[in-house]
Amino acid sequence: MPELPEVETIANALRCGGRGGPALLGRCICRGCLMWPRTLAEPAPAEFETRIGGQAIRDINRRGKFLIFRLQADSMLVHLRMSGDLLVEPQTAPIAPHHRLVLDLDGELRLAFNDPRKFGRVWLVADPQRILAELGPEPLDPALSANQFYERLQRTHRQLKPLLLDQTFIAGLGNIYTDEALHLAGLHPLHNSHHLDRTQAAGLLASIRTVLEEGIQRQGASIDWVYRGGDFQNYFRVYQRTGQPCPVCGTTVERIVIGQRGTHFCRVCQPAPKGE
DNA sequence: CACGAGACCTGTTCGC
DNA sequence: TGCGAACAGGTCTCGT
Repeated sequence: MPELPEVETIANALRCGGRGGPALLGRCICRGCLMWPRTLAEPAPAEFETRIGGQAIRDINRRGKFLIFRLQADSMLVHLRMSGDLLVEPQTAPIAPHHRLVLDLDGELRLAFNDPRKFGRVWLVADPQRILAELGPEPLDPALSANQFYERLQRTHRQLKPLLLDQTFIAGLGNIYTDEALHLAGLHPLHNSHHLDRTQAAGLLASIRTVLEEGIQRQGASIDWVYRGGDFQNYFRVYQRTGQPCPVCGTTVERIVIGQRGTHFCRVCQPAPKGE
């Protein structure tokens, strides 16, 4: 799914205008209509449709991979998972095949949640913290220090790849940016988090920040058939570059499976930890 | 606690 | 050309 940079790009576009759409701040949600009921995590569809009507959009933000719409009385949280997207279109447009939820806005506009794979979820809640409470720190938050990050790595004995994908450890990384960050940091994806020293931990945090900021600057990545406007996919170091040369040393990039996720790395830049 | 497999879904691409 | 298998940016739950 979209990862932190893609979600950030979408939040910015909806808040301030962009990606060809207008800003949504201040607009009122007149009506909600659900096409695929399981899209709604809570409340029940009937309550959702009555409760969201008439609420104005006060702000649009991101936390981890969640989009947060602060409304008058409630917050609407959207998780795009693997294939979700949010589109702003005229109310006169036909309902596209993969639209799962549409919100009619004032100004004859429509906010549509489009999600071919139906993994995405939407919540309408009074207190967003109840849903977001388990998320780990924001990687780009300056309050997250290298020392704190080192301590968090020390607290567990897990392989780096699945650990970085764990949203309770750090919020916002997905398969792309995890592979990219580990390559930039020169760390093998199977490296045990407990065995990193302080220098390696600081380097990993810095690498995570570098690849996320690059992703945001390039408006995210557009891969497969899902075009989202960004072009970070043209700057991948290892992700989806199996068999191609490592941009640093020229060694062939390899693909292995860790935790059922395709994992791309360079065996020279990211040497296997001792004992593996 | 750490890890692996299966589930939830549809669409595209790959290999024979 | 056709068909099944593998694969896809995520997360949850269960079993070991």
